[in-house]
Amino acid sequence: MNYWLMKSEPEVFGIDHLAAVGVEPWDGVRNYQARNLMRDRMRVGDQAFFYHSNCKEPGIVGIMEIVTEGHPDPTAFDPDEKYFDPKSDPANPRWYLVDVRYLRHLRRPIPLRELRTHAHGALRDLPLLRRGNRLSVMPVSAAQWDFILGLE
DNA sequence: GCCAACGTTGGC
DNA sequence: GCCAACGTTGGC
Repeated sequence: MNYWLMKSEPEVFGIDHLAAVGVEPWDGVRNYQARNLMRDRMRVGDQAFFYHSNCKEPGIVGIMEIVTEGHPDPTAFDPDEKYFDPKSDPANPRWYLVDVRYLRHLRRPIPLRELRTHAHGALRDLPLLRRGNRLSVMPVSAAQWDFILGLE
């Protein structure tokens, strides 16, 4: 099993939204590196941290499970969608997504500020903490995963 | 293929 | 709201 971290803005779609609906397509990712991870690397049964970004208290707030392989992101084909991309051809889709299922909230949110205190230790190689990082979907090693859950 | 201009991300 | 960092676009 692989582990991941996926960012979302709580004002747009937060952990409470996911908890309310249960399963949700993780749409709107428009970055090639993130797309490649969802399309090529994610497997059913993988787990991911839900990360709240661009908000008052950025940090990890919950855990979800990947419930589909990567498949084309339909919001790229719909001109009425905010995430519409005229360059994504349904016959040759440019953007992919996976469906995720809510598993649980963390007992307490783990703020980015706190994760940073381990940026030179156990979380040295976590992409989230690298300078200028903007990836919205990133891999988390089993050791990093366990360490972060140990902070909970 | 280079690279300047531009748009976006996201912490603060 | 600011702005650093980064990705994308498009002229050449």
